[in-house]
Amino acid sequence: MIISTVNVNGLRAAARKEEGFLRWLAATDADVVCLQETRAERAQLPEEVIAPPGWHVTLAPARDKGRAGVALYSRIRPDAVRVGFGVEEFADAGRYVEADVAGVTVASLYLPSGEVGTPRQEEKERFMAAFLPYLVGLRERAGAEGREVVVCGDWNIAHREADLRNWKANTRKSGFLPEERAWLSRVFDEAGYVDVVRSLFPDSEGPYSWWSYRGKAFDNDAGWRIDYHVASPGLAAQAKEARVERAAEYGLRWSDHAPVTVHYDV
Amino acid sequence: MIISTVNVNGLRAAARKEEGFLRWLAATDADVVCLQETRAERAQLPEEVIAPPGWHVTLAPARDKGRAGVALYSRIRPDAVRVGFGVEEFADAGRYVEADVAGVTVASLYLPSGEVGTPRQEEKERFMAAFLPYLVGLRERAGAEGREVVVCGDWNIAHREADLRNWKANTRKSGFLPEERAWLSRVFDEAGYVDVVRSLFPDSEGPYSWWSYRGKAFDNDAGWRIDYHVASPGLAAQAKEARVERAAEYGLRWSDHAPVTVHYDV
DNA sequence: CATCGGAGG
DNA sequence: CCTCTGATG
Repeated sequence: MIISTVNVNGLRAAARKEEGFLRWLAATDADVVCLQETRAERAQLPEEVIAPPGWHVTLAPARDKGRAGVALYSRIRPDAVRVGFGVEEFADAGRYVEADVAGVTVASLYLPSGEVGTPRQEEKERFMAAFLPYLVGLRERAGAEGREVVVCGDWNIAHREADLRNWKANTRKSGFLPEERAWLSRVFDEAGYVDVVRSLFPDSEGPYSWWSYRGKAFDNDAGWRIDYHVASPGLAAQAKEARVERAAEYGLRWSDHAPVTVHYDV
Repeated sequence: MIISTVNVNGLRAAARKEEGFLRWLAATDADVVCLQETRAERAQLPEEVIAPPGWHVTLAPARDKGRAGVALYSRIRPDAVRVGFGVEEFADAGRYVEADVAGVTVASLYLPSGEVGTPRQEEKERFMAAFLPYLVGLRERAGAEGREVVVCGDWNIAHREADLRNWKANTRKSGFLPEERAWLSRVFDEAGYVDVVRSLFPDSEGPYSWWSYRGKAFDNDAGWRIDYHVASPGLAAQAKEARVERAAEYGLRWSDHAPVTVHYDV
């Protein structure tokens, strides 16, 4: 099973572009694609996007127009789809959807992005506090049933110094705060998940998956690795290959994030 | 003296376009150009726009960012420039500027656009009520000094049935309300001004100078004549030629209005 | 169906 | 520096 995740920064804009999302979708070898920041309701999207031939599409837009929104594209029909993770505040926030596909639970997560000293950082903290227990329970249920799990998406946290280009300048910035990094450590150490891409690239800088549109961040590869495959150990052990589909090598840039694609031997 | 007037619908956007305002300005034979809806402050505009070689530029932006704004471009240095027409409410509204150029007072007017049943229609009415006395005084002063006057711009009123394509459907719409048309009649009959383009095209439909961006209004020539040269009779008598520079014949469309250009033998 | 501002990122 | 709203036209 090949799974890809990408924050599209507006699905309408991404699909409008000549060498954009639709071209990428037509060319990808992925079986399941997790999207974040779709920023659109079903009615705002063209037919090619909501019903591309060969794909089963699940949209989980946000309550607020033009905000957040996640989606799942699967070549195999999911056995079940669940929106949200049982916490009222984030039930309709367009931040979490999961599907059971061929015995694997695949989730698309868009964790709030935060800004230090603003209510958006508090929202991010509330999300993290609420989501960790859910992840623990998800793993326990999956383990009990012999099912594998992977939570793909934009976690909006770089875990370690190797996960962003200029870590020193960002130690007080949302996305690389000590408490955020510690929280992500708990996802791995306490909840028992594996950072799949890091496990395949243990000694690399990056590979980054997001570059600010500001300045020459992309040209200078001044990026962040904030898009993850966070998998149960059994699934992570089956990951044989991972790549970040950086624009230069995969056609034009149609988002500020690049797809993160992993081949699992399941 | 050749005078042209055009509502640019955002001077930044108009100047950004390849075949846009700057190309048009470089090609025009006009001596004076009146702009409306510049929607920008000086600091937001590039050098080529605020200081094109050979032009003296007067900007009269609005208090509110991104709203209204008028400007005058003149090849001859104006002897004097006056912003506003002495009424407090509209002093900084970016709706009126006049300049004395080679003995002629040329004004750029952007009359509020209004919408029936909203405060914006009331603002339009207040503007009309305040502006008519000013026009009367302007004519009187000019007449006493043997000076000619022309108030160019977007008056946001079609005067007669021949001045818009679908007049029947618009009798209750702002821009063709009986009271607005009557007010414009008073500008001509009481204040003693002449509708220059109509005087040169007495029996034509149009020529229209604005087409909505909505639908196929432009392709179907479903336009309105709301951009006028409103001149003192002495100057109007010298008008020898008028044209609306409709996009198709003058390069690509860079605004929803087209320049209205008149050759005066002065 | 454009332009612009401002929020969000 | 992008993508979205919503006001304005």
